Amino acid sequence: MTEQKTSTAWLTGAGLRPTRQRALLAELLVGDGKDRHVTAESLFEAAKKSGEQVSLATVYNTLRAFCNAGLMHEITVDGTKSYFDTNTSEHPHFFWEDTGELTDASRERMEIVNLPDAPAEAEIASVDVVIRLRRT
Amino acid sequence: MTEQKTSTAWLTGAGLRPTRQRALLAELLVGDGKDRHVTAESLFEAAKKSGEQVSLATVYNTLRAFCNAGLMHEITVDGTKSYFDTNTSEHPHFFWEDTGELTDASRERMEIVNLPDAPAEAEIASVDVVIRLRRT
DNA sequence: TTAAGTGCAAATTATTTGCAGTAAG
DNA sequence: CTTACTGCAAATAATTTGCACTTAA
Repeated sequence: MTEQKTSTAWLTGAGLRPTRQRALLAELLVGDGKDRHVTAESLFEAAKKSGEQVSLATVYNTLRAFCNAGLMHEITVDGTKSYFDTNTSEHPHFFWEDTGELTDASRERMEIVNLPDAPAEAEIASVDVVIRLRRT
Repeated sequence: MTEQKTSTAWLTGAGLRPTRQRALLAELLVGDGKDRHVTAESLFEAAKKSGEQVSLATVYNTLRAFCNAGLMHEITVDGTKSYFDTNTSEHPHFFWEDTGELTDASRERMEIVNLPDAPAEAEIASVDVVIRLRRT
């Protein structure tokens, strides 16, 4: 129930109504405090496995709502699907080319030296680093 | 005609048959020696503007063929569409969030320090760096 | 001549949307 | 109560594919 409270607070703290389906998804995403990388489909599967019922459209809409509220970040690596990360700080990712899995590469203290300056009339919104991995 | 020859050599050098439509697309892509970033749609538009006729499906198939032959690189930034780069060396890109335009950020000598090591049983295939720009 | 390439139109895949019904404040 | 949320099913959008036809070698 501590967990229940935490994930509900995660929702309300961002001004989102804690509906039954959002509470479920939030619990699956941040219930244990670990960072998580999901696709709409993978989260939908996890929800189904939990027994509760949510529609796929709602999973999509909810992930989008979480992103808009700043609770998650969308990551583009694959072209065919979107990934969503519960860790909203800027950090590099590993993308496993064979399985399509996305994981954090954040523990190291990576740094980019001589990052190109933003062109005039523009500023850097974010820097995405994706390390593509090939299983050996 | 030097240009014509060059883009044809670009094709044959990779073992691709220089058909009329491929020669046209190759010419649009590498005819002037400059690096280019296109989407299937943008290249299709450019082809139409040139007067010659090519189908959109062929543009898609051709871009895929060029990638498989190692002549171009596919870049994923947007989620909704694929970008193709004639510069196949690893280099960072600017992604203009407002226009969806992709440009090179390669002139600077950027470097990544302390790049996370690849996990065991994996090796790094490539490192993608995308600098997202917001117009000021 | 013959295997590779092309062009439609139909199929796929990921995602969004309209709208009627449901539930949270 | 009343406005946001949910869930379908239909709509979109980018890309791929099946297959008859064409063309480079």
